[in-house]
Amino acid sequence: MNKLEDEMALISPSYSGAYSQIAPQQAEAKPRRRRKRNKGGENNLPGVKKRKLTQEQVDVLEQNFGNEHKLESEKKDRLASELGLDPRQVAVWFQNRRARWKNKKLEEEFSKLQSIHDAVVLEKCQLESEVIKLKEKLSEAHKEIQRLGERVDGLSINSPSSSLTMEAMDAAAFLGEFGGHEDVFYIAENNYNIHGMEWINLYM
DNA sequence: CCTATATGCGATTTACATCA
DNA sequence: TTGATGTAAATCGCATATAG
Repeated sequence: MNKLEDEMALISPSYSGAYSQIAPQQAEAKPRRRRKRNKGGENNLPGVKKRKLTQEQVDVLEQNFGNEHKLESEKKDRLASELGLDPRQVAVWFQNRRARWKNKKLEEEFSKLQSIHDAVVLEKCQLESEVIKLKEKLSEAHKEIQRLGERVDGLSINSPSSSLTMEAMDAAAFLGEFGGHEDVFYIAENNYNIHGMEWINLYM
């Protein structure tokens, strides 16, 4: 038999309209009262069970939802009579559909943010490993400068080695690449004070 | 303002389908 | 067959808007 007729048998409880007027918001603990099932109440025929909407009904509702997520009462009544449903069912369907849509959007947004987060974490790791490599390079440069400085100190005043001087200058120039790096300047200046200024003055 | 009514939303319950 | 679980439909309580 026609499924739609079966659906017609579903009498949904019409809204009682008993919207008790709004008690002022209870400040803290507001226990949600347990609801008792409205079994065979005045608006509920006994034995009438909840039925899923037919695929055709859902298709039409989906189509309408795609156009407009809100439901004006005119459209609600039109859909209800077109589908053989209680207008309240149409309203409830739209309400639940909006909730599902919102959930889906939130999930999409969450997964977008998650992938952005993952990419940022990866980039952070890469940058950190680059920092480690550069620090190692810097440390090598410091050692090299120190080594060259000691060699210069060891030379006699009348036999300046121009190639050695150039080496030291190169190393210093390398450090220059790290301009603005405070601890680099600090160490470099120390080297100057301890070794550099002396040997530079010697040959100027 | 006050009241009634309609509607929306979040949270929850209920009925039903499906699967192990 | 049955219990666990997922999901759509329905309900409830509250907020807000609007009309009279």
